[in-house]
Amino acid sequence: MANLTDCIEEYLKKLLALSSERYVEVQRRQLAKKFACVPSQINYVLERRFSPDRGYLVESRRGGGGWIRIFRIETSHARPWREVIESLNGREFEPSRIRQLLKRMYEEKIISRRESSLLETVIKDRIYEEKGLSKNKARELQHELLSEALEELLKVNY
Amino acid sequence: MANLTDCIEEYLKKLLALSSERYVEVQRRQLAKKFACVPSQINYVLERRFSPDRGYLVESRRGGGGWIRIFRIETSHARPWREVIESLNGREFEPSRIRQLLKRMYEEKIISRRESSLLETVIKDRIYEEKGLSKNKARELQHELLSEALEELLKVNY
DNA sequence: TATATAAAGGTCAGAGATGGTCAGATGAAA
DNA sequence: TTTCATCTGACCATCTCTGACCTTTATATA
Repeated sequence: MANLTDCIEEYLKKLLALSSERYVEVQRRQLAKKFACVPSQINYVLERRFSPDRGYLVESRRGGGGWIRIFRIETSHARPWREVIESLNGREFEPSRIRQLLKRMYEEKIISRRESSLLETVIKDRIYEEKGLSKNKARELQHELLSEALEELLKVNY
Repeated sequence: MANLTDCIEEYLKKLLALSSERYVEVQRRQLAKKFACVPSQINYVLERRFSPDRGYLVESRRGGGGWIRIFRIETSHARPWREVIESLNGREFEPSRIRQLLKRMYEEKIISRRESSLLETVIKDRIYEEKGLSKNKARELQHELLSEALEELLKVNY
């Protein structure tokens, strides 16, 4: 195998495939020791090869008995929707337009009515105005919060 | 089980689950002896894993025949979650604390896992920092968005 | 009754054990 | 040569565990 990163990736994916759980659990130190590298190399592999984009979710805990868990997550049909919303630029990101999108997501059964109403809350101009934010700042925040929220939804299929 | 704290937590929760009372009673010394650790380790576990945030209440008595009682706090329907969150004042509104509350709401089946994860998005400091908001402003917005979102949930049926 | 002693539990600082981050070195490929 | 991916190491953040010292309560004894 060409390089460490590939080796570690392959190893972890094998573990994941063989595991009866929906995740694998490793210790950073141990894994680094196994591959004779510095611990931070593990973080590099996780970042590059087990990112959400690639369909993985990583959790960890520090301290004595710490661990790293890698989940394989289902990529649902929500992905294209998120991409649409993410790609909207400033002018296009208008609450009324977003509400329309959310409505369609609900109709397509991508999200529930309750989820839709939670997401609509995030794009309510009034809230940001009350806190004295400029229109631009508000738009940016709304955009970011919404993208992030949809991103989270993609992860929660397990 | 990786570490002592987890073991002791698991043990106590098992006791609690099996108990016919609404609390369990233990002795610090005995428990420490059972797990072959110093007594103060027990206090650590209680502090970290049986805090009010996590839905537990701990009482104790010193002296001969002393004891420690751990209660699971029932959710009071007299004080809805929305009100609890709304009533948090500045200092108390900390993302870590809110996350704990959301976790409990999920455990109590008030919200789904997906809804919980949507709501968690709203309290991610990083997003607000990236947009250049002050900590205070961010807190205010988080608080308002969360309250508003929970309010919306009340209005909507599945 | 007043006091001493024993038998609990509480607090806190610090050591130990993990994992995280980031800048920069190194290496591979275009 | 330039650029991008890989890899390292120093430094940081967080969680766990211990031990010394303190407070409270029950009980025995003067």
